[in-house]
Amino acid sequence: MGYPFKEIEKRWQGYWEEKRIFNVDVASVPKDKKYYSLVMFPYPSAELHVGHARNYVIGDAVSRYKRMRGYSVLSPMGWDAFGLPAENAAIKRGIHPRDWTLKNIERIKEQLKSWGIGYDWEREITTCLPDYYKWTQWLFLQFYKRGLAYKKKAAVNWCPSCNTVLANEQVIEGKCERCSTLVEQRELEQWFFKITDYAERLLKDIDRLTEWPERVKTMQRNWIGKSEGVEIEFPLGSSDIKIRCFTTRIDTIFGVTYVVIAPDYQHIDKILELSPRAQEIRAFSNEVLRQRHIDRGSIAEKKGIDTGLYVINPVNGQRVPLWIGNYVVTEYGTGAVMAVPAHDQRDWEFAKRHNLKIIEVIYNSQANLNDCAWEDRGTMVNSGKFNGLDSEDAKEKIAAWIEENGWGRRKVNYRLRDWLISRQRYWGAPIPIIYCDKCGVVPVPEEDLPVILPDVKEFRPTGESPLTYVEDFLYTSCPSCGAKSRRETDTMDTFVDSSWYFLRYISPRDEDKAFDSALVNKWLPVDQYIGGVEHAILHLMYSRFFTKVLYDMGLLSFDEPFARLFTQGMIVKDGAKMSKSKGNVVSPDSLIDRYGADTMRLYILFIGPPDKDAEWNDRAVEGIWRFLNRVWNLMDIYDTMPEEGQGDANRAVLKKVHSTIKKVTRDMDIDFHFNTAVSSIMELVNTLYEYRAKGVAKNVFGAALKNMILLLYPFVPHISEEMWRRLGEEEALDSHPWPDYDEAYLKEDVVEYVIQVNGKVRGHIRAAVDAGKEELEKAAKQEVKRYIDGKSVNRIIIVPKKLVNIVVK
RNA sequence: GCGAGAGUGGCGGAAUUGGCAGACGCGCUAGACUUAGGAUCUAGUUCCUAUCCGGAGUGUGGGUUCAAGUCCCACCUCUCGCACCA
Repeated sequence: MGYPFKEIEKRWQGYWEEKRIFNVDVASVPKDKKYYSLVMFPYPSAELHVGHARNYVIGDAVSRYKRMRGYSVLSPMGWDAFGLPAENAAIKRGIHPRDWTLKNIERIKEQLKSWGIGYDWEREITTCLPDYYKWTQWLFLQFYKRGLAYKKKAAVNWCPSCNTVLANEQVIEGKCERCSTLVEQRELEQWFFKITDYAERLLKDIDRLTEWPERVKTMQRNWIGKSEGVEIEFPLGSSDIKIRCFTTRIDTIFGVTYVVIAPDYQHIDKILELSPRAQEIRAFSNEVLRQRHIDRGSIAEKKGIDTGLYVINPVNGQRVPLWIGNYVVTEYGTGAVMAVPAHDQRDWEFAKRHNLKIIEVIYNSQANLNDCAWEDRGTMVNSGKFNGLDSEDAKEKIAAWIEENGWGRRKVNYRLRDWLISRQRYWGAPIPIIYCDKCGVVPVPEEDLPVILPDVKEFRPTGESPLTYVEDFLYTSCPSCGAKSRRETDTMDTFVDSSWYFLRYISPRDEDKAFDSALVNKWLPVDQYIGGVEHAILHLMYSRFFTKVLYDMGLLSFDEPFARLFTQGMIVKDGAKMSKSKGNVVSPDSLIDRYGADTMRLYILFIGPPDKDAEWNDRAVEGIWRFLNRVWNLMDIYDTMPEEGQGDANRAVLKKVHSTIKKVTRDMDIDFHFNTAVSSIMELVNTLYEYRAKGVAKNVFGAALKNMILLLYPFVPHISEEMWRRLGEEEALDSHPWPDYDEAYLKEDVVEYVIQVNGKVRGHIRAAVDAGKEELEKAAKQEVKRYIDGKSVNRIIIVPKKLVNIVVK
């Protein structure tokens, strides 16, 4: 029962497609009329559930709203189609990942269409197809030319289950972000992008992203992890080995009582040659590394072992012992720490445990070094010529002094590592590089792109790229000398594909270049980007990096890709993220079958603040279904309205209409408060029901109804279009202007005042808007007579049009 | 530990930014219409005081103010991100 949504939704979806409502001619749109509305493109793994739908429904509401606001809205859609899940699913089913992927794409496309989400499907892109990855490869070559793509042997993160390496960003708490397997370290020769060259700009430009959520910006800042300090060298005894330490607390340099290095310190073997206890130390180090692997992030005790060697503190010539400690990690700084137990809690704990000296060099009366380290500022002591200075001032002076003497230098350290992009898997874009015995590493000439991913039957992960076994692919001739040579067999991380797709949408079929700079410069930055917060670091930082590189190449006139970012919250069910394995997935298709797409869309928008996680409630969906039926039935009510009405009722209805327009417009413009926008439209509908028998004229009721439809259109376009036409309108809603509100209707002659006594509400009065002070005071006193009789009135506070507060004693 | 965000009825959540706390929706209660109701409509629904009259109330404890969910101080709890970051 209920309104005939099935027929209605089918009709308008067909109409939009036929009229090409969502297709944009990017070349002809003037710059001040363009609006690029982008949702993060999906990975076509399986059917979409309502959690995914939230992303697209929000995006569609924004696009349709902006269209009504007079913009030419570009809203494209594509597929992030390379990657491990496709490969794993294909292996499981014994089919090719491409077939599996393309089948899913068709299925998901149907889903999106059935939800009434409008996209310019003529701009559809699929990253696993050669006409797209040709340009991913081209971009790799540009990076290579600029020295931003390089190969090096390094300890890398290895997922033994996925049988491939992972970027640092893909390791979560020591585990693979995909399969949660503990990640191992392996020494491998791999391709990297030099994102660290851009660390400072990626950090600094975050400040310009004023329309990004604070949370995302903070996460990126933390990830980049800048810290400023000094790198100082401690010579090892009489050898020529120097232990370089990074510190942000150079003011404590005179308090160094030992130096401690990581168990897997890079020059550990050379150092151990000098140590009398090498055997013992190796055993200790192995144990620490093993422990760390099993129990990452929760090491309780500071354990260490003395190497028996000494290093020299260059600033005072003191010999201090060299230790190996479990609390030092190779990945940060230099893997060696100058330890100052008096002023660093970790060093303090270590020193206490191993009976190492604690020398105070920053004096503060609040410090008690018997209990813990003093990490705040203070006055310099035991620090030679720097004694008496404030420790903050001393930092600068000591750094300069160390540089003068050549003991070290100021250094900025970043936590950010270079981006490891090689993957030993099949389903990705081949890295366009050839290895020739004579010429060395030779990039594939641009005219030979794309390097086609060969069709293979066997692509199980073995730890080596499956392409290694494809002879036709592997062997080629050197572009430089023509000799027989081998191709690179690793493929690229899929995050490379998604780091530039927003540029490709502007000219998706261009066979001559990756993107059209002139058009891209007109259409980007993206006006509104919408997606899940899970991409806060990976995708969003890589895309920013790409944009900056392309800007430096002169191909773009902007260096931040996304002007405004909105991260929608997750939809959870029974307290958990929706997933097949948990069996708590809500399928939009069954909802649509029962209530229609508009009900699903509106419920998703109404469920809560869109940037927060929300709990799915099947019952609450019915509330929306009831609401839309009430909306639908307003048409019948309209037919029975009298031509003539009464002034009061007409005014009340019009006032509600205009205040609703004002409220909804605000919610749309300011921060996507769809939930409150919807609830205020519900109030309007309630008002229309309330006044239907109170003498509202038919034309007033009709005007109210039409404005209501305009407000609803971005949320529930099908029912809106249908009602619009049934009410006799000819012109389509998608190009109809958004309604304006008229302050004149919001003005009131008489307002209600709250009367308080000592801040407590004791009554209400109605008074003319222009009522004078005395008049209001008199009426207010009269209203709350019984509360103030026999008491003296101290003060009367009047807030115009709101309240009167009488202060009595 | 650092950083970000959040704590409001039985539930999801509102509150024009210092001015009637609980909009809107779910659920619940009662009634109407019905052979019937998991349809629809009407009324009610923060708690205590059985009603009235009142009183209390936005995580806790203080404070500022005529007036505090909102501002200030201290604390507690939860979620997320990073984490022996030197």
